[in-house]
Amino acid sequence: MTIKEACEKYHISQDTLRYYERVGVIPQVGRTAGGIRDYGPSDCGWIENAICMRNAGLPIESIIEYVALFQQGDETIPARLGLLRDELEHLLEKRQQLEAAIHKLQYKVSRYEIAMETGILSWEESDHESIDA
Amino acid sequence: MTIKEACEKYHISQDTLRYYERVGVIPQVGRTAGGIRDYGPSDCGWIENAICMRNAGLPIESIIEYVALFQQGDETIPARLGLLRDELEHLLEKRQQLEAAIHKLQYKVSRYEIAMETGILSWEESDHESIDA
DNA sequence: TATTGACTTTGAGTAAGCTCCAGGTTGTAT
DNA sequence: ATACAACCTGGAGCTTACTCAAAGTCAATA
Repeated sequence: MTIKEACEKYHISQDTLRYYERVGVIPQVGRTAGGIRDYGPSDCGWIENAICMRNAGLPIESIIEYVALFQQGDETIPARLGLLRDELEHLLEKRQQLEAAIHKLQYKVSRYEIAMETGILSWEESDHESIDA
Repeated sequence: MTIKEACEKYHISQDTLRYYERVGVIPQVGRTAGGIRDYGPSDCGWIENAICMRNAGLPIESIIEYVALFQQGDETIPARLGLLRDELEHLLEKRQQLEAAIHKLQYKVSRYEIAMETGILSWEESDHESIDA
């Protein structure tokens, strides 16, 4: 699979794919005799992993660290576990914060919808904007 | 409330508070006669709002836009509703991606834990790293 | 075999979101 | 009245994560 096919498959730019490889977000990709990247199933797996983690906001540095440990073999399994646990913790906290913001937004949207129908913005005590308006 | 007290209350730097005000993430804060910021309950409400939204990863630009609309009065209510709906959409999608990453990480952690006990890493078909090792 | 287009590397440039600094003002404690 | 800390503004600098450009190489086609 060429870089063009890979980047179309994953909706990510060629530059980003090369960048990920360069900095170690994914391991070195296989090449043809001429030196051209040839993405195999394993490479694709790593790309999927990288995209999934990046979409969740995991910093590049953490992914790089994990990949590096992985490539160093089985003696890094405890270190990898530690790293994964830490990142999981971060994501769980992130989820909390995301939920909080979603709740706030849903509440606001619902009240703006009522305001659109009735022409009246009915703020509650808990809503800080009651004070601002 | 001085900027020092405010930044301690919200675990955010003085620079960030001033920056938020300067770019419009929060409205202009009240001042003392001498020109020193004096955060009132309304200012605090806006700060809480900003932090909550930023924690969820909402771009600064969106918050600025909302605050600007808010300050323009009731005729911007439809525009505000539209903006809030859009941002809510983004956050809901974000939540999906976050859930996906959390699931992946939990699965990996659980298998690394087993590996630590048994000394064996038992990969499943669905796990891309089975191919890589 | 010559051209065309996709690929290569290296290094510089960009956008978002802060963060820091210089130089000056305010306010409080002696 | 004089330190001295805490505040102010404006602007430069930093970090993360790409993104682009230049200059050259590879490969398929006429």
